[in-house]
Amino acid sequence: MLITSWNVNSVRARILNVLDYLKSSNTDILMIQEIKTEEKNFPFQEFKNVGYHSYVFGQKSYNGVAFVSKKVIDKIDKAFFVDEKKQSRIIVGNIKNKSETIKLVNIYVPNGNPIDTDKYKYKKNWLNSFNKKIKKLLTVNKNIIIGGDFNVIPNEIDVHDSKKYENDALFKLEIRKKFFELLNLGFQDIYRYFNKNKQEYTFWDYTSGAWQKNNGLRIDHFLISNNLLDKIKNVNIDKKPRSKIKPSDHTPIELEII
DNA sequence: ATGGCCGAGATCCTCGGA
Repeated sequence: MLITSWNVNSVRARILNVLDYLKSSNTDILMIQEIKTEEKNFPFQEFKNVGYHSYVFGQKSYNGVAFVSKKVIDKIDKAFFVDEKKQSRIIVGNIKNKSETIKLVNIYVPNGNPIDTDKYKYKKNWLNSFNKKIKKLLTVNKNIIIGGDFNVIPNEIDVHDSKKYENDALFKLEIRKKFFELLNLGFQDIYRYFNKNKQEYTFWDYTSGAWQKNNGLRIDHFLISNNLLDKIKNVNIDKKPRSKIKPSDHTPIELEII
């Protein structure tokens, strides 16, 4: 089974690229972020036409997350915890893999810039609430996959120029600590688990020729609960979608489960 | 040495993203 996470930066502006990706990857479950639309304007039909169900937690203009899936996803939860700003940033559901049930968590963590503002506090609070809730979930469910746009650069290796990002909300030590805290609950950053020294990115800014210069960031992640580790066959960052016409600024990360 | 983009939604600009 193939599961993909991708921040598409507007599902309506990106519909052709997303359909292209579904066709070429044949992924089973696509977790998307920043759909930038309300549920009523989501392209359900376009996905249905190619064999995918959609489960949508939308918002007008900003944010929004969804599952686009060949398989049925049960127990959809759009209120995993209380978001102080009532933004649509997390959707959770259950999938079956053989006889096992896996809790799938699709997140779009707040950006948090600039750091001297309320936006930064919101990011910290959001991560605190999220970690607390995951800790609780782990006591009743050992099979958890968290995927999405974390807006966290875990380490120096995950950014083209770490010096530039010292005071950025994506790389502030205080924020990275929240990410490590989450890992310490019993997860692996599965890309890094399989690739100890590899330097790959999932995001390249639209400005400054960042893509051409490979000035990227690794901020889209899959976290796998330790109980599921031996089921993960592979993880891959697919750079092709970032090279296409009218791309998202992020590219998909793919997870292969046996 | 600096800054260069893009999408949504409402106007001909602002906000938000990272």
